[in-house]
Amino acid sequence: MSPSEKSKKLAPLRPVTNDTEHLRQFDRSLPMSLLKAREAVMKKFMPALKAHELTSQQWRVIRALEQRGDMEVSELSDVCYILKPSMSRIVQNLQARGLIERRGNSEDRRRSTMALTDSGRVLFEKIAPASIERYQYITEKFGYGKLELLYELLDELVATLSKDDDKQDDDKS
Amino acid sequence: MSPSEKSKKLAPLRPVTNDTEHLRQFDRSLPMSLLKAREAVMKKFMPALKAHELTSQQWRVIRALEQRGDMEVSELSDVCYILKPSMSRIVQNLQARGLIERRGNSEDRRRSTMALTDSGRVLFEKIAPASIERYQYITEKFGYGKLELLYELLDELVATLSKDDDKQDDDKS
DNA sequence: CCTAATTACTTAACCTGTTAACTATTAGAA
DNA sequence: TTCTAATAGTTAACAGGTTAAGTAATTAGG
Repeated sequence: MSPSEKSKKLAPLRPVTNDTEHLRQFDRSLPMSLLKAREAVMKKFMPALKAHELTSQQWRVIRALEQRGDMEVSELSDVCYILKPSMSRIVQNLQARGLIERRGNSEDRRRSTMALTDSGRVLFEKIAPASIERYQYITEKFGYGKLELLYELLDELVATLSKDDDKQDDDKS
Repeated sequence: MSPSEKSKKLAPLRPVTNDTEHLRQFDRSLPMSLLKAREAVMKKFMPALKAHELTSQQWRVIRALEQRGDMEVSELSDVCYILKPSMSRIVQNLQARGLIERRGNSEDRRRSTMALTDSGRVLFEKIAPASIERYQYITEKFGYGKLELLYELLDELVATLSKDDDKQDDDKS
């Protein structure tokens, strides 16, 4: 599935000249490592989702509506960490499948609130146990302490880097 | 840019019934945390790449060819951790832009080796300094020790989870 | 030698990420 | 009040992730 699965002999690093010596650190790529980890984790959840023709993002939306209750599209977008254009497509898809429904807001006709349908709730109940089980499995195999540490480091990394996004934004304005 | 940027008040968790009490842990999603971290990191590299109309994946390919030398598509796919169908599109794009070139293999005509062109090498030299600088910046801001720890945890997580992929595969066969 | 399986790679179809532009509606200022 | 700016959401266009199917060349078995 993933490219590294049938990983064979990789090309050796070329002998580096003085010129490119400082580039060796390139070999470790943080985005790539994060991506690999994400894929490895998602692979554990995928079977349960694929069995019901759901993507992980669609599942995230259903889960969010189940747990937090009805939400507007923008709110869903924030909560699920999915950009609005993507969310727009996702809710259309889920709505077409009868898993969620849209309720217009008479106060502000730009807004519309999404809600799980009964059928969506049934699907949630069908998938949730396997999802919980998979999560517990990962926690056990990897270790609770390490998992917490990982979460902390990731949060901290995001905090560190987005803090100076703000700084940049301030500079710009 | 990212949905959480203009993060306002999020919907509070609904009061949980006895039934769904065990679902609270859902609120922390490992894939989502990994994605957020990845996006935060990539945002740091994007400006330099976007200035030259490169995506991070395209840059990864160029970097790989510069550092490891000419490679076949499958090898590139492994090294860059990009699936072959994606790689197929990427090399076509880079080739069309004259940044890499394709050399047929006379021994085995299914294979073709990709190589950086002079123009590709020039582009690499133009972008690399900013990329290195960004990486060093992240290392400093986040802390070298924590960064190493993060890499270790990610590698370990992948190892833990893919180890039992194999087990599953064995069971299946 | 000839057919069947494998291998390297491409194409296709679908979904999401990302940026920009666009519509409709509401809020604000002159 | 009317004209402008902001807001909620959608659409469009392009790139990559993912799975499946397809093509061409090579290897292996009979």
